[in-house]
Amino acid sequence: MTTETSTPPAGAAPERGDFIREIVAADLRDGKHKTIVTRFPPEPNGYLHIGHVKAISINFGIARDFGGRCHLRFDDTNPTKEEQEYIDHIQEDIHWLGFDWGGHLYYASDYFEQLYQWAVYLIKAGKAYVDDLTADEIREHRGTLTEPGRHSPFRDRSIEENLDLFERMRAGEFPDGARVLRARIDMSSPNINLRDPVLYRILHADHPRTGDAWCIYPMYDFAHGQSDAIEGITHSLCSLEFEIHRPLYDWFIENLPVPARPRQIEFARLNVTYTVLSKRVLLRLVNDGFVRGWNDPRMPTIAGMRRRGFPAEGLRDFVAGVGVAKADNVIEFGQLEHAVRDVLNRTALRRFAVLDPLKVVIENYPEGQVEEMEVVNNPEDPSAGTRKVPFRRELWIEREDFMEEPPAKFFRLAPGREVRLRSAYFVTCTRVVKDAAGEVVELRCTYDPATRGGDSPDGRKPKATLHWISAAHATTAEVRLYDHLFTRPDPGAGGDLFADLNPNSETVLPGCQVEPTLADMPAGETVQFERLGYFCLDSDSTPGHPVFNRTLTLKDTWAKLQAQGRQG
RNA sequence: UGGCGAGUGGCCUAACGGUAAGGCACCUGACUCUGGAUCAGGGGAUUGAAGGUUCGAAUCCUUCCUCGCCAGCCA
Repeated sequence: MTTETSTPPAGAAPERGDFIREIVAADLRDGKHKTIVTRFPPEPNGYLHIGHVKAISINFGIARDFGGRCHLRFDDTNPTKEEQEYIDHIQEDIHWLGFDWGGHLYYASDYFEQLYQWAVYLIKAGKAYVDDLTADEIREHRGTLTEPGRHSPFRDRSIEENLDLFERMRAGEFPDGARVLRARIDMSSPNINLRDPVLYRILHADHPRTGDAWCIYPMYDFAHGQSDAIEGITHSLCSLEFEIHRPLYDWFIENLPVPARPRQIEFARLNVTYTVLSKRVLLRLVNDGFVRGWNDPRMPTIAGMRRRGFPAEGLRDFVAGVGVAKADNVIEFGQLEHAVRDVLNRTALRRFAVLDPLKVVIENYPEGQVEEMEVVNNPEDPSAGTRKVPFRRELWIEREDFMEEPPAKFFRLAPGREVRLRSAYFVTCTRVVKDAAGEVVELRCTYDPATRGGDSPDGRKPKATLHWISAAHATTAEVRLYDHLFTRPDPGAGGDLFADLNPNSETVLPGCQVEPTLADMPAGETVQFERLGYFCLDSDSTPGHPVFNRTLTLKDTWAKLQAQGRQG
């Protein structure tokens, strides 16, 4: 091989990246591979979550950066847990995230016949045997972490008998659990994975891809490495828990006539505070109705975060920002929020919406008059232009933007105080109207006609600017506020994970007042409700009943001050 | 107690024997028609511990400590 052919393609990533990229770069530089091939291998037994976003970004990202390719391969070796629905949604989620496998879509089940032949190959070599022990007996024979295992009484069957039995397993002669095929390696290995691991089990179950063609299925350990070899995967990048399995994968590769030798490199999986990333748990949250589905906006799934309004770019930025290493880690949720806000601040259109409306009547504003105020769509992006927002005598403002007896650092509206209504006028509160219960129901204000547009000729600068909406022009909407699904940063650490579920993870506000155009907002777009946060239209919306999800709040200095005040 | 892996400010990550860097978070200040954004500045690490090698160690060696993973016919 010449130096030229071993040189990474133009645009290849710098060699000083994370430790995996350094290995890949070195392999390319040394000519070990001309091009690299990675793979993302999900089991279709649930939806993809933020942890998978990291795995996807690593596998697809490295392939892209080094001019190689990344396969999507479903590891569908357990038909009792896998479903077509998951296969479909996983593909949709990866595409939405912004990655593509370019036609390289595979299934471990594509290789079932080859895998079977390789199992026969091992039997013929005296390296695999059919075991009649029950699952419990196999467990007993396996030994413990500190004691070696014992040989199964069936370990020394003849090759002929093993061949016959394995064939009859495939033919469906035996019920589930009656027999398994095991590798014949070392029952006293300190690595338990090498103590004659099960290769095949009998499962009379319909497979989403192969239907009833098979009633024996390979274990993941027997399928994964060989599938990589078949596809010519050069770098098999996976999480740390498979590190201990690597000697077994290597054993298969060495003892089977496979066409290639993939190299497995492990990295630490992602953990996020206040979040659980266990498909088992997520499945239970869905099945037991703790959430409304895999795409519930509170779920850490790609589908959930998408519905919540997190942009794909924010998710990609987030995992890029946390890096790739081998040390266990727990990323603060705030880091995810930062990545999402960073994207949204640049891209989200600004809109007015009032979550908890308080009526304001501007007494000196002409009854029946309407003015179209010009409002900037995104101060971070002039090309987003402006829009017209109608202004009238009766408005809604946010209830929490008014205090009858304001504390020292409260800058917003109060009796006798002047504030700016964004892009409109300065108004001063002249009177507070209360109901019989003493509840504030309306504010009477005056406005200064000279401040049209939001600036005063005399240079007055109110300390606060409020968002507002014309009562006559507003559309009523439901807004759903979200908080962490779990109340503690380390859910389950107290012993009972489900006791840590946050009963207030969702708050529904039925009577919000929003700009009318928001009801026709395109799906998948997230906007900023000025001063409140980022929001997107939810799929639960119906004509005449728009529903918004709060994606995230804006950073809120005032809320922080209030929280500190409460504590001390 | 067996094997494998990992320990760097509150949370991540970098440093490839040459004197601890960056992001998030936090705290100031400036600016601001979003208490947002932006800008400027700041505090905070005897690199798990103890020895050793070296002119020099987060990096190399030794011992110890702590944490994670492995005893599915799950992946």
